[in-house]
Amino acid sequence: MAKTPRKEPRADKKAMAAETRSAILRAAQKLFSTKGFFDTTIADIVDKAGVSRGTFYLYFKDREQIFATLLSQAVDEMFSLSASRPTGSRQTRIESANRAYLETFKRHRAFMRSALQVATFDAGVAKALSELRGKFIDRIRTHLERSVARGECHDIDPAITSFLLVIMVEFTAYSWLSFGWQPDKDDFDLDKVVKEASALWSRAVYK
Amino acid sequence: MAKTPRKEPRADKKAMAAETRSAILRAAQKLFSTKGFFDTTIADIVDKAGVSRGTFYLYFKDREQIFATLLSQAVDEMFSLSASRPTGSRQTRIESANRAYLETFKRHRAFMRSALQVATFDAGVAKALSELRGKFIDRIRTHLERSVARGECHDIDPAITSFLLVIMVEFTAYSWLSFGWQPDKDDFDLDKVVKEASALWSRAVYK
Amino acid sequence: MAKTPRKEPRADKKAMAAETRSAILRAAQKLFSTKGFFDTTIADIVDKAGVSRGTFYLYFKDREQIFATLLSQAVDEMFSLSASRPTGSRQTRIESANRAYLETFKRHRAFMRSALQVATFDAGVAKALSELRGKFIDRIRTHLERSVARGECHDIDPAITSFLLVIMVEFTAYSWLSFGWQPDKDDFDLDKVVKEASALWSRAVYK
Amino acid sequence: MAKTPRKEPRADKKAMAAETRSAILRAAQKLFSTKGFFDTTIADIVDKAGVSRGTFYLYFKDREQIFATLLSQAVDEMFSLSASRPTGSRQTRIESANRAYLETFKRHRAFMRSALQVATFDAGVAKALSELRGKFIDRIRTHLERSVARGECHDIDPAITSFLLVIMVEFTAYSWLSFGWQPDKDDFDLDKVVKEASALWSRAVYK
DNA sequence: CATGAATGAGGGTTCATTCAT
DNA sequence: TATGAATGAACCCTCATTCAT
Repeated sequence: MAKTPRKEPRADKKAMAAETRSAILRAAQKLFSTKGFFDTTIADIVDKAGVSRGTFYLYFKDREQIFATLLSQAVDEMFSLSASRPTGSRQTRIESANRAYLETFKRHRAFMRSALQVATFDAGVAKALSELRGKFIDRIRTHLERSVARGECHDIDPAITSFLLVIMVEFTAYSWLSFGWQPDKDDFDLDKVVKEASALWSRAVYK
Repeated sequence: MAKTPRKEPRADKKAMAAETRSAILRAAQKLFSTKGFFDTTIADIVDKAGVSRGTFYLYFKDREQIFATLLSQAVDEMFSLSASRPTGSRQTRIESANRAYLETFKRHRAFMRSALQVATFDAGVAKALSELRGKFIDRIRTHLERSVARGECHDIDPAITSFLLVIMVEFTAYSWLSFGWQPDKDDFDLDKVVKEASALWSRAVYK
Repeated sequence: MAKTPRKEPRADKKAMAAETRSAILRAAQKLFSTKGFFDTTIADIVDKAGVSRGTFYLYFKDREQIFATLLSQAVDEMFSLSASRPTGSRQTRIESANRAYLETFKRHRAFMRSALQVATFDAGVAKALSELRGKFIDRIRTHLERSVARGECHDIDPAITSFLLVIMVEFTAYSWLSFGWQPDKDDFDLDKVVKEASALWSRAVYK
Repeated sequence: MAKTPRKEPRADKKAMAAETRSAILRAAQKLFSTKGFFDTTIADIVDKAGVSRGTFYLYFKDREQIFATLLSQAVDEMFSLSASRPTGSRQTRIESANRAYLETFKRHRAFMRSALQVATFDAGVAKALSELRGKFIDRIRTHLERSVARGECHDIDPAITSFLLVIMVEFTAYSWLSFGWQPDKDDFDLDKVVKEASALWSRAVYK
């Protein structure tokens, strides 16, 4: 019943399949980033990928699942990129971690916009984002616990403080970079925000 | 012939209409709070309100609009309640403002969950939340500018710092109270979070 | 969004609704009878009923449910019609019961064809048919038990015998009237079949 | 480069092909018996058979055709097994024929369930079952015609009576063994049913 | 002979919205 | 004002079948 020509066939079926899958992923990623999750239909995705409706379901169960796949890629990159062990003074290290985070986020900001949309109603995606956040929080928390033990800090609760600081930077990123939800756009540039947030962080925690 | 029963007729038609409208609003508010925005249909709302489908459209254009109406009520309460002018030391004032905010948010947390959902794709609702946030930011900013002028602060950018601090408290509220997106639930109780956030805030800003 | 004219509106909405529902039922009944269950789509039904796709779902959950509704009507009629208490000799009474059954079945034979189709895979419909059969079986069984007690019968097991006799007549009806699954069509006419089956029945049971 | 593994190669290609075909048949037979016809997809069959989708179409045109193939095997066995010429008294011979039929049916009951499903809408399968039934009917009919000629019988129409008796036993088998469509399960065991049906049959026909 | 990626027709279902009464 | 039956666009998803390798 197939009347229209199909994709250029290849010798290697596996490679062909991988390419199709990745074409669908690329199409979905672009659409989620430009139109958001809700306005992206499966029809949109397969049109853009140049494959048929049925092909989508060969690789993904539904829209949520392809989204989760894309998200886990983004999340992996976000964590690994910001994991570079910086050197220098404490202040420099804090700054460079925050800068790495915000820069990485900025590259993904359109997609992260969708991610927050989906996280508000899909438990799986919420969990993925929670876990990413959790990794950052844990890293900070461990660090704070050590500093506290060394007597370098004010009297803080490392669990709550690490949560507060991570939330501050993360949702600054969402609000400012993904949604434009801040007043006075012009006051904000990445360098200034990184500096201000890092200084705040440093004074809040260390003696 | 017994007609299908309608609402109890009143002397004052206006009052009756107002009551119908308010029944719809109450039903919607409950549903948005329990099921979230996406899973609440207009059919659900009119069923719960005990009015007919058509009646909904007499008072509201669509689901977004009734949501916006409810949101503006919540937003008004959130701003006015946290506006109580506290007395006492600076630290006490910061704490009592943060406590007022988080307590008010907590009362609305189920509805605010929906509010964040909607804000991720509806410009009108996003704007309403932005404006609420803007009021808080402005209040802090003005305050910081005065304190800076008085030389009481570290070297901060009041625009960015006020944004960072408001975001920190606001999204702590969403993440923790509305979505349960934090690790180690047991470490968190309202008093501890208020204290920790306020101390952080104070040290970050004031000399 | 409704652009095309809708059904002629009526003063009495209830009556209008009942009429729509019944139009859908009539359309479905005709289609199931002519095309069978599998080849009848919901699109077919609403087209034939002259209503829109959505209207179907206002009255019925799915194809199985509308089928079950139609079946229960047919089943009711089949049982009540064959329930007429006949008078006359035993042989006459047996014949008239069998004739009533086969004549009623014949009127419904096209629909019963679908009923057997559906019963082979839908538990609900299978149960409905089973219950109808059960009523016939019970009636015969009770009768046989009394006759056995009076010593009028051969040595029979009323439970199994009543089952065998009912199955014989019922599936003669399906095979012959609904499906045409018998050889030598010309040997069969209703009168002959009724006489033969009744005589067989009588000799098999009574001394 | 390691190719994807294929079926164990054989000296004799024909044998290999026959084995593939038979693997598909076996898989299909199991699936039809467990899940019924409608819930068995071609994907299920090839998965279970361990062959690729395309291979199915090398051997069978569609699901109906593979089903018909399996059915003709079952039908052959059912007729030949019940064809054993029994000796002994008339009553013994009737009983042993009925017992052979019901026992054979019982072994195939899961598959016969599917057979009835398919027969309700597929003319080919309906015909195959009709022909099997026709053979039984013809056998009985011929026998009855001879008995009538010999004056051993009541005044019966051999064509109709043979049909009635075959239908009775056949659909007792479907209803009871394949579908469980009888009340009072506990009253039924194969021995009792065989005895009761045979006695009924005997009294109904012979003087 | 065997493969399996790709196809797309074909069906299903929901729900915001209208409009005659 | 209030009603609620009717609408139909907009989605979703499955699965038999093909065909280049």
